[in-house]
Amino acid sequence: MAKLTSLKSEKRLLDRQAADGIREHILEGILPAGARLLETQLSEQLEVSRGTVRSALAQLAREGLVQQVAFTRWQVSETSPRDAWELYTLRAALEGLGARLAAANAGPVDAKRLKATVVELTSAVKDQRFEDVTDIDFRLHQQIVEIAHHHRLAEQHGYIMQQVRFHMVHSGFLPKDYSALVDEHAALIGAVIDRDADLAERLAKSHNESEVSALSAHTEQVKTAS
Amino acid sequence: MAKLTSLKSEKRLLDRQAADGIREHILEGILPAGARLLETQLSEQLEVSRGTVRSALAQLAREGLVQQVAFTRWQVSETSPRDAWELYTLRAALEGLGARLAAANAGPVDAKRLKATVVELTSAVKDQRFEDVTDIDFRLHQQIVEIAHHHRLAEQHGYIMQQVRFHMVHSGFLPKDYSALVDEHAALIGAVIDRDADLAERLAKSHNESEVSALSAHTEQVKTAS
DNA sequence: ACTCCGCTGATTGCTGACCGTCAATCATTT
DNA sequence: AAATGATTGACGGTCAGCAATCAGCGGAGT
Repeated sequence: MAKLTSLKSEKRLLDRQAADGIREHILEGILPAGARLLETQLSEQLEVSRGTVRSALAQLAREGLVQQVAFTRWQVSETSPRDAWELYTLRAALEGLGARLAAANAGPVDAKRLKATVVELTSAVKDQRFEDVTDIDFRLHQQIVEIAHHHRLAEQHGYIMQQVRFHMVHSGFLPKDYSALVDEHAALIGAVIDRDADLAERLAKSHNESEVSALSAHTEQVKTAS
Repeated sequence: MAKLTSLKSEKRLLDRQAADGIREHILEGILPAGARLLETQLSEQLEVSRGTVRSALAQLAREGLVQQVAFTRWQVSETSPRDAWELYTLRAALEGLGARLAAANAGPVDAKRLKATVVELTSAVKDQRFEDVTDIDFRLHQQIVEIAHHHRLAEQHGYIMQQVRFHMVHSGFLPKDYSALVDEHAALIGAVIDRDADLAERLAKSHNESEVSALSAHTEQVKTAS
């Protein structure tokens, strides 16, 4: 008998679907930071009721993409350098734990998957497909966290990464030194595969630190340019 | 003229108030793990509409205290040893970061506050007021995180601590070695006040590890006893 | 006895209309 | 010009009701 995929997984609740739609727009940058969101307008566009939109917005607020000003308005979150600092410090802590755990229980299948993704990353950098690079980068970190088998960690990490993506889109930040980026990832994955938990944790943290310093340099540059 | 306190600070949105009420019951242990929650019943008891109850339950679900089974039921979350492990590992990572940051920017005012709380803790242990001990313990860790001045960290830490409390209530877990508990906290606070970030981070993590080992010993004991 | 099937009741998911409340803006008054 | 009052636009919450879904039960067939 052929393996059947669960039909149930396809069926998402309507408010989740609405949240997906809005989230998509925010992460694509179509809805800029600080943009006002009107419940009635969204309910018309998405063809759902106002209550459903409210539920979706509440979900997005919890994810940090949207802010609620009571009795007045919903708006897309603003991003400040302070937010970037929060995101990267928190991300470092979470990925440090994730890398440690992943190294502790990485099997041969996991190792193969990780290696394949590193190859993808390397070739994308080589071919200068820079949009793909960030996607693969995100996927690689997500894979590490998955291997940690830690449900709450995965959830929190997902939310943080969403906000990181959001911040990257709105600040126009792109990594500069791609060869260093590949090297860092390769080293991290190597530590995970070698099941060296201490090293994996250290590398995950230092990787984030190098990103945050590059980012702060970038915002500094933008500031002086204006 | 007498000083008037702001009325506004009292005014919480109705769905938040409803969530507070339900959360209280869950954390007090009045609603046991796995207990079913009926929307209509809650709306009658809380004297709010069903929509408001739904909003409150959705919040609690995001906090991890309640689970939603689509089209079927709401129920208080079940807790497993796996959950405990997740909570304590994640808590260790978050508090490690918190302690590091707190040590980096602890001022004399912060130091005074922390010392006062440690004194409270010490005397509560001495007087064997064990319910107070856990409360003060939670407050102490919360204070450290506050000093870190990291909004997202504080939020996540709050949610995790809520779940820790929930798990403690439902597993009947109490710390065993109170003198060691006081010593560990005193050492941690000392490191923060001395602004020794590395030491503070290490102590915060090891403190959590000692708790999780005590906890697993406890659940093991319960298992063999049954 | 066992399995499968469909029915039924119960509960959640979602909608639309409705009203009160609040914040912001504008007009009025002094 | 500043304080006061009125208007407006949007959110917060309620209600009645229908649709979608699921758990459980009992009957038909094997």
